[in-house]
Amino acid sequence: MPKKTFSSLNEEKKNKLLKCAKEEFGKMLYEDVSINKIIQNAEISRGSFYMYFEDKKDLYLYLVENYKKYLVDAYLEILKEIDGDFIKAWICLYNKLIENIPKLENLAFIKNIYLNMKLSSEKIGPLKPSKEQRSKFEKELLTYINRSKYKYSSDEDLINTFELLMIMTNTSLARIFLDFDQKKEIKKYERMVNILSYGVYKEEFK
Amino acid sequence: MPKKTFSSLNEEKKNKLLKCAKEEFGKMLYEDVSINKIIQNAEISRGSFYMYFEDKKDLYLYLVENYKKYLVDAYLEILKEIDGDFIKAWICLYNKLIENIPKLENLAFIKNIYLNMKLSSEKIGPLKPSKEQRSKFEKELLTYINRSKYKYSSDEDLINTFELLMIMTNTSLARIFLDFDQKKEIKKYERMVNILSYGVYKEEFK
DNA sequence: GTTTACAAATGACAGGTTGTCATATATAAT
DNA sequence: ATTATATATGACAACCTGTCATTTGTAAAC
Repeated sequence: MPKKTFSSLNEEKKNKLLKCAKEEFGKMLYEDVSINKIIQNAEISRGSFYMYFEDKKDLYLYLVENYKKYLVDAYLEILKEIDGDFIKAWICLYNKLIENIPKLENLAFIKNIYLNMKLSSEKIGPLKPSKEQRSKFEKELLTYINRSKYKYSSDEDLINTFELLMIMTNTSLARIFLDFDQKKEIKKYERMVNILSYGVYKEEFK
Repeated sequence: MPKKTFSSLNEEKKNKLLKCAKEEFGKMLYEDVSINKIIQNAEISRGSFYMYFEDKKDLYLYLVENYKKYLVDAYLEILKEIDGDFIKAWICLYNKLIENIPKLENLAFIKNIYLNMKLSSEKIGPLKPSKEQRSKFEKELLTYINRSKYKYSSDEDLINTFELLMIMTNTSLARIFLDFDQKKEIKKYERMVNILSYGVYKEEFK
């Protein structure tokens, strides 16, 4: 989390720093970005940077936070629109995100968010809401989901399935950003969601 | 890939370097590991290191490669034993890996493999076999799978479902290594595999 | 056995990085 | 006008990486 010195900065200076940071994080992967370049471009002193942020990770997570929020909002919006089918909502969000790719002005940065994303997303670059946000988000999610459609409707199952879909979506988006064949990848994604929807096994015993 | 100078090194020197490297990669996350520490402990000169490997990534991927191979072999082994149910095979492998955790002497290193793993696993620290290995592995996989059990049995569907299960498994393992409640996490994993197995929706229209 | 060719090891070096801290400069409060 | 507090600065120590001219080792040819 940025230090309070940063929040009390005037908007202009704040935005300049954030813009320069996004530019750098868009140019190369997280590990290769240097704070030096950022402060140089943003024309602030070394000391000031450490007045504002703990370190590189602190800055990066702050930048990613905004995108996370955007996704969360977009997802819930769609979920409401399509009567609480939380699986369809993922497909819609996925398609919307892909549609928007050419329009993004910060494309390079968004792309690298996905390429930096770890499987253990708690550590760095998570799209998963942070723990505090999470329970709030989950609550909201659970009220919008229309449970009548699903075999299993416990809160736990729904949340877990939701998470699985999130991983599937992020993985597929990461691949698209890695210049995989986009059309193929989209087909694959939809096919996989379909398989998750209706199951893999023929018979229902176990 | 290590350079040929490395391969033609005597076993003792080779192993010392690899051991020291694993130690460092076990102590901290990929991005924080320094080549300096490794060569210092392994008592080789800076120049020699760059004679053996391209850079840090080159060394790391080489180390991970071994674990990948182990996993691939273990999976296929299990798959054969349980008559080609490739889903059950994942559950078995998962349980086997968790069982073995306390026995691992290179636990810290394995743990960090999972924590370093990216969603876009092509770039770094992939458990997915590399492209060349892949087709070979996929061929073998497809011959062992008993297709009669599944609704969908095209090669494509099977491979994609396989990949999805791999991501699920790795994610769950990463969480366990992140000190999530192990018992809870195992239950969750099994539940999710079950949901994938039999589907989410009640009715089969679309 | 000596010379020649090639392969491997070395560490100093240039040029980069980060985080800190004493100092200077604002801004607010008395 | 003076004091107190918050913010900005850049030099600094301590690291890092990748390279390269040079030394050392080894094998082949004479």
